[in-house]
Amino acid sequence: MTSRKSGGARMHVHKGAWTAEEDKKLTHYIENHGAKKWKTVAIKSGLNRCGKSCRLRWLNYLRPNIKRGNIAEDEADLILRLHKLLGNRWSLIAGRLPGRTDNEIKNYWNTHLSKKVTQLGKSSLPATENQPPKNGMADAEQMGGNKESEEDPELNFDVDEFFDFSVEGTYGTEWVNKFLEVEKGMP
DNA sequence: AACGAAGTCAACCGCTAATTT
DNA sequence: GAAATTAGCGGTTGACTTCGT
Repeated sequence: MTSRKSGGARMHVHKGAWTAEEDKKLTHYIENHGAKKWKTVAIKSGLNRCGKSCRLRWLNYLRPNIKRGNIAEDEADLILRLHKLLGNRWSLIAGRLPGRTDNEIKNYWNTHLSKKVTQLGKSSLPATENQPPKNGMADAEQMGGNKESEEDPELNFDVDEFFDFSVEGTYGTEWVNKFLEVEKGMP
């Protein structure tokens, strides 16, 4: 992979797959200066890349504690449940799966889970439950998202609050139990 | 063994939100 | 308060790999 859209790039910004050397440069720079001001990172690290590209590379691959590949069954199950609740809010879903990135989850969904859901949908569940809108929230938003559940009084549940990362302790395992309890309560 | 189809995944693009000047 | 800049998100693309014939 070199340049995917044969961009004539006047500024000569490098595109395409990252090389080991580029990774090294980026990692080295971020270790010393921190991961902020991506435009500056891109320039000062000596990479002919745009800031966006550097950010993506760091967040998805170079950042410490990244788990790559081998999505376990329980993780997949969690993704399914969260997607049902949140729709295509990948970053939110990723935030609940330590070491996983939004891009990875999005890919995993598109390649594995969406099929699974479609198949399940054909065999058992009603269509509305399995096909979140292509863009935006699935049930959660329709059911209330922020507005809470107006149609389903049993699901008195504020998604945004529930997934508020500023709330202490939400990274632990407790939230999973809480989440599963909420799920049980769903029809 | 060769070929085409289907699947996978890294990376880019466009847009919006948030922050800074 | 307005404009400019930066960060972040989700959708999409296309190269590479695997599978089936």
